[in-house]
Amino acid sequence: MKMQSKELTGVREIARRANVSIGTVDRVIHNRKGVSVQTREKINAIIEELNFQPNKMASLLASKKNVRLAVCIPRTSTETDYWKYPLNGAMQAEAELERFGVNFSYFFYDLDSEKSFVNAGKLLLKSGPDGILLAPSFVEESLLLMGKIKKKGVPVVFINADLPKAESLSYIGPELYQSGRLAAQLISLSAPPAGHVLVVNISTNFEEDHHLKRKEQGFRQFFEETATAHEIHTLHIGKTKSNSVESALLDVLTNDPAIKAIFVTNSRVSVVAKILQKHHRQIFLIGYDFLRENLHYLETGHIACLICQRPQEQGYVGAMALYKHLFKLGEPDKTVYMPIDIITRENYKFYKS
Amino acid sequence: MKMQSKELTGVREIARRANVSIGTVDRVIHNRKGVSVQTREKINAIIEELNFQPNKMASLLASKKNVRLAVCIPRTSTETDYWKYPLNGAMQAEAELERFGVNFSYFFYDLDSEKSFVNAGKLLLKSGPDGILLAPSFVEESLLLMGKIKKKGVPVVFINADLPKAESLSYIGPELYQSGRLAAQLISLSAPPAGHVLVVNISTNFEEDHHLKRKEQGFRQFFEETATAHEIHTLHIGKTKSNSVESALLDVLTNDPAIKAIFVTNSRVSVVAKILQKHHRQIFLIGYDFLRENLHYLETGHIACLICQRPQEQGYVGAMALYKHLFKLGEPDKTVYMPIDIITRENYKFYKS
DNA sequence: CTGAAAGCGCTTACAG
DNA sequence: CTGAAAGCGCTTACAG
Repeated sequence: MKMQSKELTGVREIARRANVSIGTVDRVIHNRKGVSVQTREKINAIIEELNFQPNKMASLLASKKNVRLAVCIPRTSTETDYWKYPLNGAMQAEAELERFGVNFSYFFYDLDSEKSFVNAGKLLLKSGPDGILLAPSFVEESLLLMGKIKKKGVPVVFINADLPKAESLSYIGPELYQSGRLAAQLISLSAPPAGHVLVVNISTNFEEDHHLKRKEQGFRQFFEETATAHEIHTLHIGKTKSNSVESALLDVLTNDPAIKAIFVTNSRVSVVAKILQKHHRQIFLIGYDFLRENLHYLETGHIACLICQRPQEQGYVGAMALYKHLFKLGEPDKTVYMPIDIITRENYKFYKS
Repeated sequence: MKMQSKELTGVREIARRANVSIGTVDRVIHNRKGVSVQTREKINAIIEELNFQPNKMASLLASKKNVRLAVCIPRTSTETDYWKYPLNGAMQAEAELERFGVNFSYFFYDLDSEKSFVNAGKLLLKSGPDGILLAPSFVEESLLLMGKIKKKGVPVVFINADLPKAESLSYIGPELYQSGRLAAQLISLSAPPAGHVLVVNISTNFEEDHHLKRKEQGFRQFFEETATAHEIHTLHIGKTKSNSVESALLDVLTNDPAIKAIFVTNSRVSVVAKILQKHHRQIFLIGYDFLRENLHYLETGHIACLICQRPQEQGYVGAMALYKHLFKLGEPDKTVYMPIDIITRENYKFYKS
């Protein structure tokens, strides 16, 4: 490690060249007012010429800026531990950013309660954050919240689901249609050519329904384009309890024994796997998400593969995008689609969600 | 953004409590000598008690430390653009770390020339780096180089291939055996049950041969364990020219028309795809790496899927590991295996290698 | 073995 | 509109 050569650089050098004090240079750099147009232009010219980049570390140190990020996502529930991954990602960012004066607060809500979402939003607003990482699980409530946030001018990054109507800094998450197409391709590669295919949507939540249908669209579109002979059924199950699913599923499978592949459009695929296992059905099963339950059936072979869109990375990248924006280190893309990963028994051990 | 509350903290507070100067505190923090055991212990106790974490930004600023990282990897060749990805990853790290006083130098060598590797190593050593990111493509030459590096006590991170005999800070790259298993699983899921399988190793390089064989081991082991009936042939091609490959491949395919799937054990899979396309063969083809040529045949359907181990991330993570080590921000794991990604026509557009 | 002072490259009041 | 000074939390010579 060697020391830097010692020439005049930075604000000091700019000040010298412009014949002003470093205070004035600072004002120009940060576009603060109270500088004559003349000097401002002169200084800006020098900044251009020197291709000056302020030393972020020094400015952070001097300003003692403390940035507060609010993370608002669903609570990890007993039903699914999906949300622990985005949380982990955010906490990983927290650990890295602590030393740069970034503090995180967390606001959790229940996925089955709009009220809890509204409440979390209230607390979040009251905490007065400088940036917000939000999973907008309820559309109406989220739009209301975004209206209030907008007045304060606080930047928001969405993860997991987008809200195109709202003005966000960025959306970081899946592109649903394409992941449905991928599921279809995997089935088309692996399932017997003449077999029928069953799409299973398991959801009690209106918003989620909407997402599942988007995946199903991609799924069906793939088969239409490739003109393979698969007949596709859809089964909607509005209850998530295991035995409700069981009877509905068995009905369909009994009615059409030609069904050779099942696509479960969300992370509930382990429920279906359990039923197939119980009834010794050999069916190519594919679903979503790197969850403990799902991995179990991946291991036993009842789930052939899982599609996963890096929930942890969503949390991490989302938090980092806010940090970079607030510290003027760079602007994120408006939309960042996560890679669509395929997880099987032979690669899940190396996967880092 | 709000200002931090103003209490005495940091070295100043420790000095006050220990009744010493901050200079002495600094000596203890960095384990420099010239401090009596007494005061050292006293200060350490206070550091413990306060759970003191030095402000990295301040220390970076004050020390004006400039860290120089050397990146030594193969040149991107006309034959394959694989190495542009690790390079991109390193350059991404470079962009992020510039502001923290980290400088990168690059040393490229030719994959078909041990001499160029040795030469790159010499230049690297002469440049006197503080950390080294190395792709140790030639084992003997790499061991020699590591011997010299060791004397200087400079930390090295390997990417792409490990060199277990050498002492490195970390290895970041693929686990070959498991990726072979995954290839086998994908074939076993998709190819006709009774079909034969062909493994194609295309390589002119002794070291690479070794790696390809490791993949083949995993590949064969999978089939042995799952006891499927596939008969497996292996074709070694010691030349990489397209027409050498063509005649050898066609021979095998003509001799055994039952071959329904081909596993190319490296990124040369596009060469095979081209031949299959030319001769209108419908064979399930799988290979390695997110390269332009390969993506072309993925798009046309002649390659079913590609296995990819995030070369860009290897470069990025490797460089960041060195940075974190040198700035005492954390130690990397000794071995970091990359996820084994599956790329198909339906997900490659969202892939970020 | 230890301390006092200067300085890293910025920002922040405060004074004019 | 502008400048001079103090300070962010460390590190680095230098003096003793």
